[in-house]
Amino acid sequence: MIGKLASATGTKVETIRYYEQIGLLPAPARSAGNYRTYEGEHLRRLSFIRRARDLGFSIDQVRELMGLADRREQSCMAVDVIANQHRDAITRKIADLTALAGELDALIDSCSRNTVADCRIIEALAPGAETQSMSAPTP
Amino acid sequence: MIGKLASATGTKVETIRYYEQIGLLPAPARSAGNYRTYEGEHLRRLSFIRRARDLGFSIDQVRELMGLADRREQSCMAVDVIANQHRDAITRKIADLTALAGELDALIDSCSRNTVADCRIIEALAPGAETQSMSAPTP
DNA sequence: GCTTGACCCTCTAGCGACTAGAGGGTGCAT
DNA sequence: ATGCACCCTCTAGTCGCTAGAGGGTCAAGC
Repeated sequence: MIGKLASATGTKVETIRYYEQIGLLPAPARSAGNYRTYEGEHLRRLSFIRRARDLGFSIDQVRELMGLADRREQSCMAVDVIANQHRDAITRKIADLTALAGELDALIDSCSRNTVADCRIIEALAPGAETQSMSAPTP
Repeated sequence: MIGKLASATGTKVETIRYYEQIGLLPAPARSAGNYRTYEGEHLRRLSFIRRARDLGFSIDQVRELMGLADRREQSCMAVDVIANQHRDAITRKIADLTALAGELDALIDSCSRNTVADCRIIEALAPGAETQSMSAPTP
């Protein structure tokens, strides 16, 4: 039965067992042969988890979101806060990566494909000076 | 002495010991009191590592780059290849995160800050249907 | 009734790149 | 001699899975 749930949600079997182990997915009933027997509720919950994970929410954030989803009468402001925090983190990551890409581009552009001794990439990585050998001290 | 090297390179002491353990940084000589005593070469090597890591190269890539940096007479084409592979990976990551940011923005925009029962974020995360409670099956 | 094969079970260890903590030793100043 | 900052080793934890060993279960086919 776990295989069915796995293919229905695009999750690996091991991942489902892992989610159960860390208490993200409730432990299902077992069959006579000790197989996990899932119900519609499990499918719904796991789909929620998958979707949130695909959107990059951490396991802890997913846990929080699911907790909030259960308190249906409350304000969803807390949900909004989590989503916005995550959005901000992604914004920062994109900025960091973009800056990095710029630096790398400059590095790569400067490479004239000569010998390593003249390689601007190695030079740029090495600190100051003349990029002596990395493994032996200057004789 | 490890503390000096740490502050000189902006690396944590534990990280330096870790680099030594995994063979990224050569084991230095020891003092009478068994303290690590570093030389200029260690500083140079660790600075190289730091800079490459800051640029997002993996430990394995750093290992490779340092190996190449030592073969000064060879062509630096291999260096260029590693840098370009890394650049491509970053390009992909940025694209992925940008797509994600778009999805999250749509989610967040739709939130009208009502109760959780009406929350579009929760709804969008939940699969199909009416977003019933997450923990109890429908009665 | 017996085998084959696909599925399931638990338990443990591994990945990458550190980080944190326990439990102890060293070196220098007061 | 005592305090304090620093150093040592060793082990285990982080995050989110993934892989493997070593077994059990179940339906189909012969």
